[in-house]
Amino acid sequence: MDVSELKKFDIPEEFIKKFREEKIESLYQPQVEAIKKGVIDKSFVVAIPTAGGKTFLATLAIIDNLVKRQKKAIYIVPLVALANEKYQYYKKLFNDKLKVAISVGDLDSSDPWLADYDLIISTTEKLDSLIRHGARWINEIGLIVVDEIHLLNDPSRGPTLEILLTQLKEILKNVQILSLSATIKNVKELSKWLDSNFVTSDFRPIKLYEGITYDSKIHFLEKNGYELTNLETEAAILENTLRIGKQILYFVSSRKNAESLAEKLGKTAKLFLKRNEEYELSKLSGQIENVLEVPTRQCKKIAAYVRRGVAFHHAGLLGKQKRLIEENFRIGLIKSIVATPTLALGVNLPAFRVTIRDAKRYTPGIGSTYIPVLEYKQFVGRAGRPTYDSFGESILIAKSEEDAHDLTEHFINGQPEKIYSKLSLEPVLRMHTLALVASEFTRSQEKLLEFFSKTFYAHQYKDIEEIKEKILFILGKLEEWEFLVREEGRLEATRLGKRVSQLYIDPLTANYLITCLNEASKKETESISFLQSICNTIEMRPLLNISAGEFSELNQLVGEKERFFLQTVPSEYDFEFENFIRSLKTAVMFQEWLDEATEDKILTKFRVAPGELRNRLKNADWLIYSMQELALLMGLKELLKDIRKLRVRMMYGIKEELIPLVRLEGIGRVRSRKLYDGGLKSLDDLRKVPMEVLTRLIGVTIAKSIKNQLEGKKELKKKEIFQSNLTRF
DNA sequence: ACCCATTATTTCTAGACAGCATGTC
DNA sequence: CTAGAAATAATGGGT
Repeated sequence: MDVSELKKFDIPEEFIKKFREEKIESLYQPQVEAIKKGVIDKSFVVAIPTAGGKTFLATLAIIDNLVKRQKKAIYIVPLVALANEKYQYYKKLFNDKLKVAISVGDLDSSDPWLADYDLIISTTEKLDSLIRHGARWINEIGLIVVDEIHLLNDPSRGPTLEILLTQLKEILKNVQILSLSATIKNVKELSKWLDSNFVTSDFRPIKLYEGITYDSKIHFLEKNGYELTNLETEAAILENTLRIGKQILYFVSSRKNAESLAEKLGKTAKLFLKRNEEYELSKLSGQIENVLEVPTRQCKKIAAYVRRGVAFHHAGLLGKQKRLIEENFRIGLIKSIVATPTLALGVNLPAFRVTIRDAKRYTPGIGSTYIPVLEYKQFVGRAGRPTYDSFGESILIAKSEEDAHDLTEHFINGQPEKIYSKLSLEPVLRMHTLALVASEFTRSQEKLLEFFSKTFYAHQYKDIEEIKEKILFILGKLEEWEFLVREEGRLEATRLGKRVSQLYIDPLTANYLITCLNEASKKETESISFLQSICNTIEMRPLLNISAGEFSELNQLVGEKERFFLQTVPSEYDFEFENFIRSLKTAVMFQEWLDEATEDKILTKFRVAPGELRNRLKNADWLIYSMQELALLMGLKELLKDIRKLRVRMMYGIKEELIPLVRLEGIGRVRSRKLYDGGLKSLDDLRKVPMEVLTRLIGVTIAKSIKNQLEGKKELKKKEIFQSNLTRF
C-alpha cells in the first residue's frame, strides 16, 4: 500500500507530503492490516517487533484524533530518554500544525498550560502524578498511545501503568487506546481487557538472521555461517564484523562484564581504525573524560576504551557520557558497544550485528537463570540498520554444542512469554490505594474494590480475593497513620494523606519520616540524623552492601551516633538490624559527600559508579524535599531551616560555608572550595578581588564568567541552583 | 624476612520512575 | 530454572 492511499482514511494531504519527506513511501504488511482493521480511530493492540513501524501507526492515530475529534492525544512511554526522543521527533514532524509538549519528572511543561497542547508526551509515573494533582485537561483526551505496554509485566513499575490505564478507561468512557507492544504470547487476553482489536506479527522491515556460535563457528538457521579466527570468540566476532566495515553491539549480564569485555575488544578494534578515526576518537575520548570538573577513575576508563573504538554502556555511566557514546555510535565512529540491558529498552540504536554474550543473569534468591525470551527478542531486534543494511545478524554465544542446542530451542525457536499483572505486590498497592482515595476517584470502600475488579489483574485471574484482603489491611494502616478517615464505608483522605500522595512516596515511607520528624523536633540533630532516616526507606533501595571487614567499623559508629538517630536502633539479633546498618552506610556515603571528600574517594570506598552516585543523590533530594514538606504540614518550623540547608549541601556536595559561592554558574563543589581556600568567601569578596588573583585561582575562562555574572544580573543562577549538577549529567 | 605463585575465600551481580522551587550576609 | 567471575586474602614454597 502506498502512502497516498491514506487519503482514503482521511489523512490530510499535507501530512502525506510530510511522510514522503520522511522517506516513507509504502506501508508494511502488518501496518496495512492494522489500518484496514481500523487502527487509526479504534482501540488497538499492535504487537510487532521493534522497528516494525509501530510509531507510524501511532502518528496516524494522532493526526486523525486531532482532525476528527479535535481532542488531545497523550503518548505514554516508560523512560524519560524515550519521551525526549518522541518529543523531538513529533515536534519536528508536526512543526506548528500540532502543538507538542513533554511532561516528565525533571523537564516539565507544567500542568495548567499543558491544556493548550494537542499532543503530550509523558512517562507513566508523571501522568499518574498529574492526575493526582488534579489536572483538569485530562478530560479532553481523545487518544492514548501506550508505548511498550508489555511492561505491565514489570513487578516494580507495571502496576502503576495498570492503575493508570484502568483509571483513564473509567474517566474517559469513549477514549481510543492504541497500545504498542513487543510480541507476546497473550496479546489476545490483553486486548480483551483494553476493549481493543489487535494485530500481531513477526514482521521486520529488515531481514534478521539469528545465529549461534560455539567451537569457532557461527551457525545461522537460515543461511551459511562463518568460520572464526583463533582469537577468543568475542574478539573473533568483532574482527569479522570490522572486516566488512560494520558495527556490533554486545549484551552482557553485568556492569563488570561490560567493562572487562570492552577492554578486551579494544585491543582488536584499534587495529582497524583509520587515521582520521583515531583522531576523532581521541577528541571524543577527551570530551567523555572531562564531563566532570575532576575526572573519576571510571571516566578515565571509559575514555581510554573509547579511544580504541569500543565503549561500555550501563547505568553507572553519567548521562552525558551515555549520550556522547550513543551519538557517536550512530555516526559510525564508535565501532562497538558492550552493554547491559539499558540499551535494549532505551533509545533506538541499531547495529548490523548484535551479540548476546550472556544468556543467563543472576536473579536474587534463585541464582543465575535464563533471561526472558522477550528480552532476547528485544536484544536481537536491534540488529540491522535501516537504510544502511539489507539484513541484520544476531549471534548467541554458547559454551558447547549441547549448550548451543538448548539455547537455540529456548531462544531462537522459542516464543516470548505471557505477561502477567503484578498488581498484587504490596508496596505499589499501598501507594495506589491512597492515591485513588486522595484524588477522590474512589470515595468508598465499595467503589475502591469495584475499581480493582476492573484491572488487568482481575481480568486475568478472574478473582480479586487476594487483592481485596490486602486492600482491607492497607486501608486499616492508612487510617492508623492518619492519611485517611473511614466512616461507614466512606473514604476520605486527610490533608496529610493528600500531600503524601502528591509527593509520590510510599505511605509507609511517609509515616516513617513523620515519626522521624517528631523525634527530630525533640532533640539535638546532626546531618547524619536526617540522612539515616531517608536512607532507611523503600525508595532508597537497594542499599549499599556491607562486607565483613566493614561491619565492626559501622557497628561502632552506631554506638557513637546513637543519640542522634531519629529511629530506635534495632537489636543486633533483629533481622531489621541489617537494613539499619546498611542504611547507615548509605548515609555515611552522603555524609562524606557533604564533607567534600573527593568524588573518586567516595566511589572507591563505597564501591559505586559515578552515574549511580548521581541517581542516589537525586533520590535523596526527593526524599529530603518530602521530609521538608511533611515538616511544614506538621508545623515543625524550627526544623525547616536545617532541612533546607541540607538540601543545598547535598545538591553540590559541599560544607555549609560554600553555600553562597555555588550560586554562580560554573561553580560547583571543586571550584567553590578553591575560591574559599583562596580567601574568597562570599560574593562580595569576589566582587572586590582583582581579576589577576581570580585568574590565578581558577583559570581565566571561569574568572571572566564569574566577573560577568557579578556585574551583570543580580538574579544569578536562581533556577539552576537546584537543577544543575544533578539533572544536567 | 621477603617475594611470588598458587589456592582458598569472599564478594557481587540490570534498570531508573516520581516532587518542586530554594540561600546568605 | 536453582551460578560463576573477579577481587581479595591466605598459604606455602623458595630464596
